[in-house]
Amino acid sequence: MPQLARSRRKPPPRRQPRGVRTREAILVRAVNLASVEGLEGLTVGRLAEDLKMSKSGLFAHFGSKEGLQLATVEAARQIFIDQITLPALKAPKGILRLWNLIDSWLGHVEGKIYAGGCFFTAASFEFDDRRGLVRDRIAAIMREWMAALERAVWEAQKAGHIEAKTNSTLLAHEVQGIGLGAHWAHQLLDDPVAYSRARDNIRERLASVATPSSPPLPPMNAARHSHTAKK
Amino acid sequence: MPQLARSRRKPPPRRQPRGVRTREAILVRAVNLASVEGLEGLTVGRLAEDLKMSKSGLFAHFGSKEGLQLATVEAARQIFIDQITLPALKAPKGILRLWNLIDSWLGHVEGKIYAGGCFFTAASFEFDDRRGLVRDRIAAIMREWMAALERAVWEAQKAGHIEAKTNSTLLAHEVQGIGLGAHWAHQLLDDPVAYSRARDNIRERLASVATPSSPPLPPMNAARHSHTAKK
DNA sequence: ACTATAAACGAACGTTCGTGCTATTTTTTT
DNA sequence: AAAAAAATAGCACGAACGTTCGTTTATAGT
Repeated sequence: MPQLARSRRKPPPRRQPRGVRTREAILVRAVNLASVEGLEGLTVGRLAEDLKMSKSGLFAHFGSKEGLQLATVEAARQIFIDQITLPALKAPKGILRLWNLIDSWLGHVEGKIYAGGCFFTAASFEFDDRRGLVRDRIAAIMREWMAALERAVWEAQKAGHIEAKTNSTLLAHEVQGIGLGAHWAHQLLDDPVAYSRARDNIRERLASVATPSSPPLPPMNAARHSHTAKK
Repeated sequence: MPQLARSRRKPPPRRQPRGVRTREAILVRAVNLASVEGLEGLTVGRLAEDLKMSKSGLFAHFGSKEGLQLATVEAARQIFIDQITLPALKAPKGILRLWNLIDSWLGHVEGKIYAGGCFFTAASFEFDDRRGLVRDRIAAIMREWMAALERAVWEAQKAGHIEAKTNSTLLAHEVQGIGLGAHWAHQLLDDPVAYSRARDNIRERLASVATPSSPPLPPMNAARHSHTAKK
């Protein structure tokens, strides 16, 4: 049965149904819009206008504003995983993977993949004192992220790259904090060296807890010392 | 002229005119509300209802929503200075004053003076990718704060408490970042030890750059290890 | 080709938003 | 106590909010 074999190797190229396609297009735009205006400032009317759709047609995909927000958070999570977490995990377990995690997060925000900084950083501080499904989901995703960081520290210790006596939870939170500070300084204070400073800071900190057998961290990337002001 | 002399020593106790009193009452409530709902979520109607006033009566004090936001930011700045900056400056120049600055900031957020964490932290991330007078004012106030931190580091170096070779800007940003991380972990992740961990972290970091002649930092305050969950 | 279903539309709902007006009440000054 | 000034209330507006409805258009299965 050659035909069946051929169709197995090349599965039906039937593109996805229309609904899924527009839904995805909506969410791409929604993630970007929300990173600037916030998840609450993301309004159905504005989004529909941007996409040249009717409010009702768009709305029907999500059933409620909360549904739209939840779907947007989920889409942002996928982007975050695809562009930050997974690429960083390509490095072998150890201090380099830890470095890659935080470095690719900084690169992600720095590279202005979204118009308004990191989606989850903005969402974190927008929903940190509310309650409901949206906040819970954001918090859960950020716990995933922190767990990945802590795990990377722990693996680096197990690989003998970082001293065993180092408090891994504390180090993970410190690194995360420095990243948040860089986002803050860049985004609010228009500090052009915020990210390179954060990288220097983290490199220095990791070096101070690294063992002699640890591989060296990548050197400072001069190209990243962007002195371009924000606007 | 004993009468004049007496009136000099005891200036007229005439209480402030009604307008400024209600204006102040409005702003007290506004700062609290905005720390939870955000400066944009702070609406005239909601605020008036809370204070049992008419929308228009309240509105007349500020002329516009932006006026209300700017006044709220200014009120929050005054609280920030009174409750954080000024008390910390009572310590003599040096590493203790630096510690006091960051410690009283952490205590401020931790102590839930506002319902929703630190006003300026929330405002920072809400307005960091907008433009206008409100954003500019928030950024300016946060630059004041960072300048105070950097100055404290520098003074501590001049006092011989911190090694001269230490990069003061970098250290100030690191400390600020750790504080932001603690706010984030506590407020979003409901991490009950976020603040005590941040204190440990900062204490350790300062110790690592302190000279032998530096006075010791205050020991860990057990009472602050609150394990009370958020809700 | 016909039909069942899915997707998008247009209009309207009630609410709340910020913001003007014009009275009316309250406070301050004379 | 009267007059002037300041502060607040009442009402209305246009716009935008999230949401629902019935209808029309596009797609998919037979």
